[in-house]
Amino acid sequence: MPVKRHPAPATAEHAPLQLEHFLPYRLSILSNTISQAIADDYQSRHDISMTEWRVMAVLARYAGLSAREVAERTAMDKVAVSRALARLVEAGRVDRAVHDNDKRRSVLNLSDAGWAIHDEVAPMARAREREVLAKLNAEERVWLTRILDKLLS
Amino acid sequence: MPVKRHPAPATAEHAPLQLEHFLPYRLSILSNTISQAIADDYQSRHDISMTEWRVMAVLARYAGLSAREVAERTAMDKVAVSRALARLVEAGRVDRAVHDNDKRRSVLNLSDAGWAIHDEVAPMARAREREVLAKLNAEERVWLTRILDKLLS
DNA sequence: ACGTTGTAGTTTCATATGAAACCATTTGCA
DNA sequence: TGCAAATGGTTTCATATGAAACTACAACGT
Repeated sequence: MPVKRHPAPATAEHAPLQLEHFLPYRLSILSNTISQAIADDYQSRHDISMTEWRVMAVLARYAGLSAREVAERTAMDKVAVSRALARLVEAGRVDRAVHDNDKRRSVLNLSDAGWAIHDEVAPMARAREREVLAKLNAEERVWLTRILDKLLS
Repeated sequence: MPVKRHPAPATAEHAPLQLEHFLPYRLSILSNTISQAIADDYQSRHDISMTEWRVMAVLARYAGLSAREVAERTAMDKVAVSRALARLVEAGRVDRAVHDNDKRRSVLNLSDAGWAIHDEVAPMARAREREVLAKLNAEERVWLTRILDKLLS
């Protein structure tokens, strides 16, 4: 057996995860890096948390959702959504009405001020996405889309 | 202009992000889903947080790291690492010594108890990874690896 | 040797988070 | 109709988190 080298590898009998090749680990690093870059963009201009931005992005895409539907679309829990909405409504970025046929439900929409922020942030988010995708060639981008479709299904 | 349909799409002049095709959003959902599945596995058997598991996994792979090096490897901040280590040392899962030539540094290693947990959890984590990869064929798996290599570089 | 600057790690403090309890309303059904 | 169960949403409470301040030690120049 050779003499142990400096950054000592853990003993072989334990079979540690090779994190640098472990899919969940790599996905986590990649995802956090990208999301944080986008968050830095909008946090430097507006006082918006990541959860608030996600809610706004969903409401931009789907007008009139209820809070529960926002939670589904964002994959956030309903408490987080409730709090994000409280802040957004308070700040005048989201309008909240009560559903006609069900007084429990809210009917949520971006206000004009909310849209103004959205229209400034969305292009920055798209620019970040382009930056990431620029590291790939056309063929790789097609495969990535296909692979994500399958993994998310 | 046609009459508006039920789940009203937001007005076109605002160009909302199409989240279902937006890379950062899709990566975030995928990564969180996988990490949470693994966390459910070890949390059901041991009282370990996600940050604690990440520290353990890194120490399994690289014995004798300092806290700062753990922070680098896990992409966690040093406060989170410091606290995770405090709990792990307290619970007897990690041994902490002082570096010979630099008394500021810790020299961190999994204890026997830590290794026992590692050796139980690591195979479960690998099984989850296999579950995910099972959705892909061999060609797609090769592309995924190549694409992640490029995106993470 | 001595003071300045840098680094490892912890503590403090203010904020964010999630589970569970809660309130109001609606639904299902006797 | 009336009442139990379910649902949308908020509040409470205990815990997690990160930025900044802090302590201890090391490195460097004088």
